[in-house]
Amino acid sequence: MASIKDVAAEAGVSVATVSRVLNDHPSVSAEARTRVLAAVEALGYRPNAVARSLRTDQTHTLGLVISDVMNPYFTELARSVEEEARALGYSVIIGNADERPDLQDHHVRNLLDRRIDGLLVSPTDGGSPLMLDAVRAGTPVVFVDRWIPGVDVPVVRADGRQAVRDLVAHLHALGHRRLAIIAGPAATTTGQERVAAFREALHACGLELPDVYIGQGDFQADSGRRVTEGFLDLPEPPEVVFAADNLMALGALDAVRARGMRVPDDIALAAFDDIPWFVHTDPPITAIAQPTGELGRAAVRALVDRIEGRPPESVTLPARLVVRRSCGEDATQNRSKP
Amino acid sequence: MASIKDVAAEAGVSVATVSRVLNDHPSVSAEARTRVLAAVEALGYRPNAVARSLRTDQTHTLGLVISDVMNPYFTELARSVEEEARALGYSVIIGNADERPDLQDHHVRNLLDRRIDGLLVSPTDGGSPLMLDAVRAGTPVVFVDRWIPGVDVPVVRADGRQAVRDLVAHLHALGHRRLAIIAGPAATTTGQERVAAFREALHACGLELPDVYIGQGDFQADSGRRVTEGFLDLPEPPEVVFAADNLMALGALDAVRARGMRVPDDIALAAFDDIPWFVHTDPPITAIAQPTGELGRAAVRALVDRIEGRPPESVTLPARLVVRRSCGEDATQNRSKP
DNA sequence: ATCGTTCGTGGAATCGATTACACCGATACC
DNA sequence: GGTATCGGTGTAATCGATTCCACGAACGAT
Repeated sequence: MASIKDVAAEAGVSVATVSRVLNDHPSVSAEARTRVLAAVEALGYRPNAVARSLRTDQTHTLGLVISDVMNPYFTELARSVEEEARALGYSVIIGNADERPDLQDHHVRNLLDRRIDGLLVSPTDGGSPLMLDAVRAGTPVVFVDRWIPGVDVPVVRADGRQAVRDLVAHLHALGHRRLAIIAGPAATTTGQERVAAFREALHACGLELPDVYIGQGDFQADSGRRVTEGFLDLPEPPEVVFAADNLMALGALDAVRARGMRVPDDIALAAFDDIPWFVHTDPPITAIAQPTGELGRAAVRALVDRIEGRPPESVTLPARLVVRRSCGEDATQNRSKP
Repeated sequence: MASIKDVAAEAGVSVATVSRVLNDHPSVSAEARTRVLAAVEALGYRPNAVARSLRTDQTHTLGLVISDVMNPYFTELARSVEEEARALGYSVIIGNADERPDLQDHHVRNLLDRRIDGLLVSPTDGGSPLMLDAVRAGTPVVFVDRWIPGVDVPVVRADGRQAVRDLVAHLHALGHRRLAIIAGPAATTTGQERVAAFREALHACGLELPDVYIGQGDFQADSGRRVTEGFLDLPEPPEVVFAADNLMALGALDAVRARGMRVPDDIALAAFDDIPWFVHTDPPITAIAQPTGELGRAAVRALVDRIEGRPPESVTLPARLVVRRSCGEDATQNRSKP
C-alpha cells in the first residue's frame, strides 16, 4: 500500500509538503497542492490511520461498552451513538459485556490499549478497579443509562420516576392492588432505581411492596421466566407483574403462557423499556419508553465535549408511559380499535 | 501513560529486553524477566497497540460491515462473530450500513484506513468499486449471508432452498393456493435467491408465482407494510404472504392488523429468518431459521484462516423450517398447547 | 541598496513499539 | 590454548505519519 513517501516522490515534493496538503495547512503553494493531489489520486493513496494516531496521540475513535447487544434497547442506543459520533468525525468500537463484569473489563482494557479518545460505558457492575483507574488517569469517560455512584463522571440517562408513578396510577385506576416487580441486578443503578421508584409510587397510592413481590432478575429473558413462575406459585399471586426491562418482560410473558393463562385477563404485565416488538405481541405490552436515540446522541456530545476540552454536561431526560393492552382496559375507553 | 522506555529505565535494562519479555522471546534471562515484569507491574504499563500495529503491520482486528444492526438476525450474527474472533485473539469493529451503499462504503473505507487485518462483509449492493479494489489489492475478505457474484472471495451463508420447499409443501397441505412474496432488494443475493427458491418450490407443487404476487421490499419493516397493503387491495388477494426477512414480516403483520383482519384466519404469514420474538407475537410466526451463530463463527474462522495464510473455505449451511401458527393449523395436529 | 517580513519548502526529530545486527562473556570442543 | 558456539543483551534502524526549525526567495519599506 502506498505511503506518504511514495506520494512525495510521485509529486516531486517532500513528505512535509504532502502532509501539509493532506491536513490543509495554509502555507502550501497552489502549484504544489495540485501536484500532490494528482499524485494522491494516481496512487490511490490513503493515509495510514495507525501511523497518524501514533504521532498525534488521537485515534478519533470512541469506545462504547454496553451491557447486552442482544437487548433491542442497547442496540438502538449503539446505533444512535454511532450516528452522532460519525456526524462529529469519530468512529465507534462497540464492546459487548453481556452483563458480565469480566467481559466488561476485557473490553475496557482492549479499548484503552487501542488508545481510544474516550469511553462511553453502561456499567454492568458497581465499578471495576480498571475503570476507576482509567477515570483517575484522566481518560475521558461518560456513563450512559447506568452509572457508578461516587465516580466523578458525566452521566446521561433517563429518569423514569414520573413514568413509573403514571404507570402505578394507571394500574390502580384499573383496580389492581397486588403489584409485583421483576428487578434488575442490585449492582446496577437501573436495577436499584426502578425498584425504588416503583415502591415510592405504590406508597403514593397507599400500597405496599412486600418482599415476596420483589423477584430478583438479571435483565435477561430467562430470569424473567423464572421469577414469574415463582410469583404464580405464591398462595396469593400478584395481579400485575412489572418487569424492569424488556427481555425479562418477554420471559414473563412466556411463563404466563406456559401455564395456559392469559394476559391481561389472568395477570397484567408491564415493562420498563419500550421496543418496536411490544406493539405486535399478544397482547400489546404497556411499557415505559425511554428517549433512547436522544440519550445516545447526548452521551456522545458530552463525551466529545470532554475530549475536545469543553466542559461536559450530565443529561437526564424523562421517560414516558405508553399504555397498551397488557394491563387491562379502562372501561371508559373506546375499545373498537384494539 | 507509561511507555516501554519508562519500563526499561525502571527495570534497568534496554527497551529491546522489555520488548522480548513482553513477546516472550526465549532468550531473556530469568533475572531480567522478573525485573521487567516487576517494573511493568509497578508502572501499570500496557503496551501501546497503535505503535505495535505500526511496526508489525498487524492490528489483530477484524472489520464487520453488516446491512442493518437493528435487524435481530444481524445483531445475533455480530455477536457470534465477536465471540469467535475474541476466542481467536482478534477484536471486531462493526460498521452498520443500514442498507445504504454509501454508508457501506464509508465504513469499508474507514476500516481499511485503520488497517484492519481482514474484512467480513454482508454486502448491501452489487459491489462497490471500493470493495472490489480492496479485494484486488489483497485485503483478506469473506462474505457472510450475502455475497457478490463473480468476486473470488469465500462465502459463508445459509441455503434456504430445502426449507422453502418444506414451507411451500406445508402451505399447500393446509390448502393454500395463492401464495405471495415480499422480496428483498434485487441488488442483494438473498433478495434474489429467496424469490427464486419460492418460485421453484411453487412449481414443484404445480403452482405459479404471478408478478402481482411479488412485492418489492427493501428488508425494512415499512416496505413490508406497504407491500402487504398492496396485496390486500388486489381484486384477488393472496391467501399467504411470505416475507423475505423478519422486519418485513413485522410490517406485514402491522398492515394486516390495521385492516382489522386476523392471522392466520384471514391471511397466512410466514417469514425468512427466525427470531426469538416470533414465539411471542400474535399469532406465533412460522419461519425459516438460519443457523446464525454457526454462520458467524464459520465466517470468522474462514477469514482468520485467510489472514494467517491457511486456505479459507466457503461454507453453506442448511436453513430449516419452524412451523408455528401463523399459517393455520393442520387438522390432524394436536391443538391443546398453542 | 539594505533590511525585515512573509511565504513556501525540505530536513530531521518524534511518537512507541519490534527486530536485525553486533557484541561480549562463558562454555565446549579439538 | 585456540577457536567455534551460544545465550543474553544493547544499539540503532524502521514502520508512516506530523511538525518544529532553518533556509532561501520574493517583496515592501526605508
